[in-house]
Amino acid sequence: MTTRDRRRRVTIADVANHAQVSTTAVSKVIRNAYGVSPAMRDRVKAAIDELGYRPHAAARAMRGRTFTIGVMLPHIRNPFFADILDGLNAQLDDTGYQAIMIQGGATQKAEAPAIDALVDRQVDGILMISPLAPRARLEAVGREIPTVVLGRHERSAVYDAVFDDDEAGAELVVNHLIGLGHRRIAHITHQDNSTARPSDLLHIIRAETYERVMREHDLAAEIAIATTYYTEEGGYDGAQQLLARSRRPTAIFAGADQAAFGALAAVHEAGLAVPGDISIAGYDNTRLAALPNIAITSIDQDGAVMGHTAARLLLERIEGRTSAVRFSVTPSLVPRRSTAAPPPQDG
Amino acid sequence: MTTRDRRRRVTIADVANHAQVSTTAVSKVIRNAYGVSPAMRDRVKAAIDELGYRPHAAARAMRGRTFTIGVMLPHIRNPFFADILDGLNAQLDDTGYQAIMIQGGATQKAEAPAIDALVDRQVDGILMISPLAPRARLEAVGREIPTVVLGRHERSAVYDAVFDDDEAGAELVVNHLIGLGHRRIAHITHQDNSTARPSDLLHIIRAETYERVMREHDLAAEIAIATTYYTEEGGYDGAQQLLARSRRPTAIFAGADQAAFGALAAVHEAGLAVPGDISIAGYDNTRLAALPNIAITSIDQDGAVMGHTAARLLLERIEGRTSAVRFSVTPSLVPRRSTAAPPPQDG
DNA sequence: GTAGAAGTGGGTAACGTTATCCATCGCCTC
DNA sequence: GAGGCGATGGATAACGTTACCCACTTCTAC
Repeated sequence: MTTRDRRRRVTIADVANHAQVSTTAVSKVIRNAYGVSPAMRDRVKAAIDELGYRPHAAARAMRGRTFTIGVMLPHIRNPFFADILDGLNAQLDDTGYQAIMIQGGATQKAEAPAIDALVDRQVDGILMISPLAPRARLEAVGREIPTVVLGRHERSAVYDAVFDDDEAGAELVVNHLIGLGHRRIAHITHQDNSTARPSDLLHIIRAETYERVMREHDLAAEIAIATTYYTEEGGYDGAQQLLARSRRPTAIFAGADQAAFGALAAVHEAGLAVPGDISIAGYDNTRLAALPNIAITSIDQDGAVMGHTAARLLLERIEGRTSAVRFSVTPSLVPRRSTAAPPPQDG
Repeated sequence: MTTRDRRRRVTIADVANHAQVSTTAVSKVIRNAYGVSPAMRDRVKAAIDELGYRPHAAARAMRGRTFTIGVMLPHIRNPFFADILDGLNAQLDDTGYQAIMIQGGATQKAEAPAIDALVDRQVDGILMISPLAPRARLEAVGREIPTVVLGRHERSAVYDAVFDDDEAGAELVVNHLIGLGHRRIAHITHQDNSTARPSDLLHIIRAETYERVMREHDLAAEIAIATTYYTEEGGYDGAQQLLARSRRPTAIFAGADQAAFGALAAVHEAGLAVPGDISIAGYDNTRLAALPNIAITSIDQDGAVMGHTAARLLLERIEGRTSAVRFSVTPSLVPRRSTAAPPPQDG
């Protein structure tokens, strides 16, 4: 049996022909719509199976739903996003919805077309993970398509927010380090070119909380921030900057595990021991942070719960909910071997 | 200015009206099609800018292209895929094509609907990263849509293949360990339920090469394979199995860095030192393998080159190439601190 | 027994775009 | 000056699906 190149797809009309009913009837069966008898349903379903029919998503997009959830994430390299995705996909399983992902990148300029791409592809719902776009843009998207924003704290009437209580998390870290006896605690934060309101962005919240807690403990003079990126390279560069200071810190709080990994590398390279000379703490409690060789103290925010909640909220919105919801997870400290009391002479 | 809910998208007809031309003319300008004067082009472009028009991808899909490349990847947690994606996206930049990703998961059963989802969304090209699907299925997809398969070795007339020379890579690792003096070298491989021809799957090739090289060095009696998964958990479990053997291995070759990370954890937990008691090697040379705390000997296969080549091949196919291409990258060994001579009594 | 309701099936017009024609206008050539 | 040709712009029919209606039948209630 030679297959002819690019044979035509099986369409709803083929199914209708084969089952000797109207295309309308077939469409109704597919959508579980009202107005089909059980007999009709069985008949059409049989025809669908026989012909191996699958709805053409692009055609559906013209009139109805695409059964697609679009996920915009900055970059797939961050393993924390994998946790979120797992939660999302688990919740979407068996709903008929499929999640597609698109990378937004590190700049607003790169992110904008990625968001457009999802909108243009007519997804039924959008999950934006730590977007850089200004709030007005998110609201514009949210007005057009059900939207959930993950990782930003702002209130909006048109989209839902899922986030971690970053203030509580950062507080946990800094208090943990101070409790161990550290005074010269430095912070590595993330540089963005976002035009969002700073207080809505998680890295700003973490950094500001760090500063606030330091001040509250009369450590304002010890505040030291390296502004690089929440990436391995960023953590590496940031730690190098901090280590080069005349008053070397005894502890580094990296705003994300990824950055903490890089910081770890830089500290080692400088010939210093962790936690003997310098303590290091991260954020996100990614699985790698738990590896015995790394064993970085971190903040756990349940990514799976965040992802699964985001999916649930999206489905609710698709079903018609219009009120806005904010969902926040409470972080917890996971102490590991990377943090300990500072060396005696520095205490 | 109160915005009305869900206002209508700007369509090609709106642009045509605004520019006082036909929709056909607008379409031609968008597609850079033949038959438009420079004056017409400018006029239409001005209207497009003024109205902020963007083509509706779903509508385009009904007739022409979607300017979308679909990427199926097993799971985003594997950082090696991030390298591939970086290469792909860099190549796609400024071509007007957007890459969307979808997770295929760890089983054929989960992967099938993911592949369907891309086909149904009418993407212009598909990149499948280490798919589990049987070859016939890949060919069926390839006949319908330009396809590149990354990570499998099979020859096909309808799709292109991009892969690493896994045989050479595995040989490098095993020879490296033997050269250090190891004899009891174990391997951690990946379990799949794929119905693909085994010799086409990279983990099978790595495992078989391991066995072959062992036999070639008269070490057939020392062959020990743990079949778990190319994940952190898999590496952890696999290493535990191997450590529990009466004849404990002095070296473990994990088929992927992810698994090597888990193996590292298991070895540490067992109170053994790396490389003092046991050497560990991985595969993929992910960035994390280079972290000083991990420093795992690994095999470098240039993911960025693979991704960028995959993109190039897809674009060529979309432009009409029908001949099949195979592209293979040559791997290289990156020795790090995790491998050394075996302890004296075990040599 | 009849009016109305409920249940069931189908016809049809969109949705936004593009491919395929077709028509017109200059201009060139002999 | 007629014939032809390239350049340009537009009309129109799809693409596969669904929402909205309408028509018909069979119940139910009085």
